[in-house]
This record gives sequence, structure tokens and C-alpha cells, in this order.
Amino acid sequence: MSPARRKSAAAARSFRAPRDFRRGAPVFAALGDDVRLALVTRLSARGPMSTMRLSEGAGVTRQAVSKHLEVLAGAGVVHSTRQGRERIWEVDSAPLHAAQEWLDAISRDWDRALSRLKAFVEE
Amino acid sequence: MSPARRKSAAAARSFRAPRDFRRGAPVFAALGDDVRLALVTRLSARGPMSTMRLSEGAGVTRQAVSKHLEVLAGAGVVHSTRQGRERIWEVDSAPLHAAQEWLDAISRDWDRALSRLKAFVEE
DNA sequence: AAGTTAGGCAACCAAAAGGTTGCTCATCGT
DNA sequence: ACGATGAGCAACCTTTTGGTTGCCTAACTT
Repeated sequence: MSPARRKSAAAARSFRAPRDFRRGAPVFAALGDDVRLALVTRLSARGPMSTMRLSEGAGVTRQAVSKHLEVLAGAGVVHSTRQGRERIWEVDSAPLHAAQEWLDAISRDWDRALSRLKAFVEE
Repeated sequence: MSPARRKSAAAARSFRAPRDFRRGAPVFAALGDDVRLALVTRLSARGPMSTMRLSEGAGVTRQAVSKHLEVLAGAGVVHSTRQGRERIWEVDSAPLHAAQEWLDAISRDWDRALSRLKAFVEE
């Protein structure tokens, strides 16, 4: 029983590709849900927004949206500040850039592997 | 911003960012697991491999790895072919490129939103 | 032909994820 | 001062996920 798949509480920092792929999983996991992906899309397109605004048209209750935002925050993808009785959310682009770099590394490695394979077959 | 963000737009066909973000979620979800991320990493680094080879050192049973590979295949991230009694897996880079583009679009939109906000505040 | 090896299939299980309702609390507008 | 509003908290429910074990089949090896 080695798994021990515990959530690291404060993973709110970027990660380095590609060595530290383990740090990347939470970011991808956070984006791997329709509702959350839609939330990030809206936030990035229209700028900072309150929980209520984000809940409108989300298709689920405000509480559900709130939970999703917490998940995103846990992965470092968004962060929030309280303003009066509202909580304003905004995108944190650093983890997204990190994720991008990871994908980039994967693609690069894969292309190299393909070249090697091709060379081997053709020799 | 980041210099490693250039890309010939021919590659991505799985989904379109950011309109069709719904199509992106499964890809991110597929990558959002430590074991699967490790599998993709190994596959891209060392080229095509059999289920057995991939299971070695994965920390979970062969059946678990098999399931994970099916999930990845379901998202289009990998695909497999049977060779004799072995099943050989390899990375499919198109969905990864698509995911990258989606992230790119998000970052771009976000930066634009920030500029607008800044301009508004400073006027 | 017999044994070994890679993998598919199915049942089953515990935990996590996604969602809901109901209640309370703080804050803002009037 | 008071009602409306935005959000936090908690209990609860259902489905999905990640993992296991056990057995069966196909295909190489000798």
C-alpha cells in the first residue's frame, strides 16, 4: 500500500517541467472538469469576477461553483481576495505557463523519440 | 513573455480553443493523475512500449496500468496496436498540441483583460 | 505438446469527487 | 435599524475513480 495519494495542501506554486511532472498533475486535474474549465475561460476572457457573477449561467449551484473555485485555487490556477461581502477571483497565469512548458517538453521528447525510431528502422 | 510559445497552427485538430473548451477537459483530466502523467512522460521519453514494460516500476499492478492507458486512449493522448501477444502504446501528440493552444489562448485573453483593467484604472 | 508469458475480463471495494439543501454570518443599501 | 444580498459551513447523497484479486485466453518458447 504505497499509494498515499494525499492532496498537498498548499500547492499554490508553479512547477518545473519536465522533471517534476508530479507537480503538474494537480494543475491538469484542476482543468480537467467542464465546469472548472468554463470558469477559467470566463475569468480569463472577462477579467476578475465575484463568486456570484461566476455562478450565473454556470449550470450548477453557487456552492458547487464555490467548491470548484477552491479546487482551482488549490492548484494555484486562480486566487481570490475579499472585497466587502464579495469574493473576487482572478486567474493566476504562472501555473498555466508551467503546464504549457510541460506539454512542450513532452512533445519535444516525443518528436525526438520518433526521429530515433525512424533512423533505426531506415538504417 | 515566454519565448517557447510558438507553434505552426497545423497540428491541432482535436478541439478548438477557446470556443470548444469542453473538448479540452477530457485531455486535461487524462493528464491530471500522477500515474498517467508518469506513463505519458515515459512513453514520450523512451518511445513506444508494451503494457508490461510500462507496468514495471509504475508502483501499481498491471491491470491498474492497463486501465490508465485506456483512459489516456479515451482522451486521444495515446493509442495502441497489438503485436503478437503484446500491446504497444505510443503517444499521440495532436491532443497535447491542442491543449497547449488552449492554454495559450487563456493566457493571451488573461493578459489582454489585465491590460484593459490597467488602462481603466489609470485613466 | 507443454509450459511460460502478455494481456483481457469481471467482480468487487474504498475513497474521492461532484452535487445538493439548509442554516448562519457579515455587509451593504435605504 | 432592517431587509436584502453574497458568501461560508456542514451534513448528506450518489456516481466515478483508482485500485485490487482471480480466472481465462492467446501466443510465443522449448
